[in-house]
Order: sequence, then C-alpha cells, then structure tokens
Amino acid sequence: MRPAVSDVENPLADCENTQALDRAEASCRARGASLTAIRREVLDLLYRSPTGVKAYDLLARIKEARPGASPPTVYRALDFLIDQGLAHKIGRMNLFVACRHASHQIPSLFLVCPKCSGVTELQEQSVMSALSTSLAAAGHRLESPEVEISAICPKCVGAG
Amino acid sequence: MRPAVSDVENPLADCENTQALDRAEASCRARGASLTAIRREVLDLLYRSPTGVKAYDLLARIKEARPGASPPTVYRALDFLIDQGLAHKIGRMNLFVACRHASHQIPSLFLVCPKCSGVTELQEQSVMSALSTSLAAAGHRLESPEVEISAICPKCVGAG
DNA sequence: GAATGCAATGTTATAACATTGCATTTGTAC
DNA sequence: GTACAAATGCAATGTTATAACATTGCATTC
Ligand SMILES: [Zn+2]
Ligand SMILES: [Zn+2]
Ligand SMILES: [Zn+2]
Ligand SMILES: [Zn+2]
Repeated sequence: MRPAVSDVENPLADCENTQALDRAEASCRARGASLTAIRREVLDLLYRSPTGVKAYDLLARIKEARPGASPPTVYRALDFLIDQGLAHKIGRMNLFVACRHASHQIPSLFLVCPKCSGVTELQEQSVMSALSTSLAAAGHRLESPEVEISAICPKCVGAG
Repeated sequence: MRPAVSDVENPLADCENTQALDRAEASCRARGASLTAIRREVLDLLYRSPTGVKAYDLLARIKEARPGASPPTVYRALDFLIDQGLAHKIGRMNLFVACRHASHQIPSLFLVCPKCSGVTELQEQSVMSALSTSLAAAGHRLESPEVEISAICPKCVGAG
C-alpha cells in the first residue's frame, strides 16, 4: 500500500523546495513561460511526494488553499509542468512525479515498484545506447524521454 | 489517429487465429486454467487488433454477440488473459494487446508510437542484460516482464 | 482611457477507464 | 444428486481525464 499523502510530506524540506522552485521559475522564464502561483503550488506538492502522487490527491491538497479548485486546475498545471520538463507522468500508475534532473540529454528510465508503487527516475547511458541501437535496427526511433519499467525497489527487495 | 476498429479487423486471418486460439486453450489447460468462450472471444478480438485495443472498444464488439456484456465481462477476461501471459496491458495508453510470444524468458519491450499509438512487442537480449545490470547496481530487481517505451514506429518515421 | 488581444483561470458537465458487491449459473468431484 | 468452486450477469459506484464555455487581469494599440 502507498503511504498516505501526509506521511510523505516533509516540512523540513521547505528550504530546499523554495530553492528548487526558484530555479524552476527561472528556467521557465528563460523559455518565455511563467511559473504562476497555481503551477508553483502544484510543483511544490510534487517535490514533497518523492515517489509520485495522484492527480486527485493533488486536487484535494490544492483545495485546502483554493477551495474553488477543480480537476482542470490541477491537470492544466500538470500539463504545463510536463511541457516544461519539470514533471513526468507515470502512465501505468496514473502517477505524477517531479523531475529531479537539470536536463534530459539522456532519456530517463522510470522504475516503478509493483509492490509499493514508488517511482525512481534514473539516467543510464549504457542502457539507453543499447536501446537506441536495437530500436534503430527495428526501424523505430526513440523520441520521448520516457521509459517505464516495473522493478522491485531496494526497500521492497529487502522486505522480501 | 488510430484506425477505426473495423479497419483493423482482418477476416482472412480467421484460420491462423483459430490455430493460435487452440494453442492458447491448450496452454491454459496445461496450467489448470480454462479458456472459456468469453475469454476466447476476447482473445480472438485482441488477435485481430495487432496494434492494441481499448477495453470499451472490446466491450462494444463483445456486445454484438452478447448484448448483456458489461465492463466486468471484458475486464475479467482481460485480467485472466494477462495472468496467463496471453495478453498485455499498455498502461500509458490504456491499451490491451495479445502476446505473440510463446514465453517470456526474456522480458519484453513494448514500443508505443506516440504518433499513431501502435504497439510493438519486442524481445531484445542485449537491451535487457544492460538493463538488468544497471538496475541491479541501483539495488532494484527487474520483475515484471513489461517495459514500456515511447518510440516512433517505422511507418510514422517514414511519414515524417 | 476605451478597445483589443491574449494567457491564465474559473465553472460546469461529461467522457473514458476500471472496480466492487452480490446474485445466479455452470462445471466438476464425490 | 449434492456440494463446492469457478465463472458469469448485473447494477452501482469509483477513478481518471477532458470538453466546452465564461471570466479575469494585464499589456498593447488606437
Ligand atoms: Zn526528468
Ligand atoms: Zn517498493
Ligand atoms: Zn508477450
Ligand atoms: Zn506510429
């Protein structure tokens, strides 16, 4: 079972988050986009949920501060953050995660743990080059920087 | 855009499908499970949709023969087929595909084309060994035989 | 300073996807 | 044929995501 949202939260991370949010705001501005208040709040919630969070859980959290918030409020913010490379969607889990990487020169591997649903984003040159080679041989072209993989996470491997 | 269901259908494939269905039935029996009429019909529809099909499209097709069919009818059949290794779900697309492989000694790569939504199932020893190595180094263990990858398919690469 | 353009947001409704719970039927073992 | 488990029928509900349209706020133009 996934931990409840409140367990995931980490108030001590506020300072780091503020810095990360400021960096994100700057990078949006550099691209001519703006990290508005709503988008910043959603990104903040993503930062506080290291293993991913569901859209409607986000909505519930956003509603605490903005009672008028509705599904489009959070889906629009998520779409924006994904466009900007600040977040990712894990399709098989309907889960959204903040991106911890400065760029996606190398496409990322997303390891989704089937036991605890935790998500880890990994960049591995060796895997990606093997992948590019094989896909090219099959006539495909790797485009989106998103590869989802089911893999038991270290915590759950230990828990056997 | 995905082709309409009717375009995907191929009546000439009936004979091959019957053989494949019979093989599937035998393999279920060998495992002590039974490929009932409903399950067989769903698997048949999957065989006729090489690039995957949505659950509610399946439902609509099944209803032609069984007007009483409801969502659980098809989801239960799909769950069974997935358990038996006869089908896979592509999480990011909510798409179901028949498996064309006799076994999953090697985990499969599912290439999902972001342009046409087509799905190709591939088994590549070189990629999987690079992947296992990297994941093991990170403390993860590859378990589920399912890796989803966004990759432009040959047809769409050509269409540029 | 009114009119226009535009990005973001608000609001309502609905589409699309999936599961639960319980009653009934079917197949199989004894 | 009785008993039991597996499968199915069926209604309701839960979950995830988008469509469609209105409004706000701010910058530019006239
Ligand atoms: Zn990332
Ligand atoms: Zn885990
Ligand atoms: Zn397969
Ligand atoms: Zn394609």
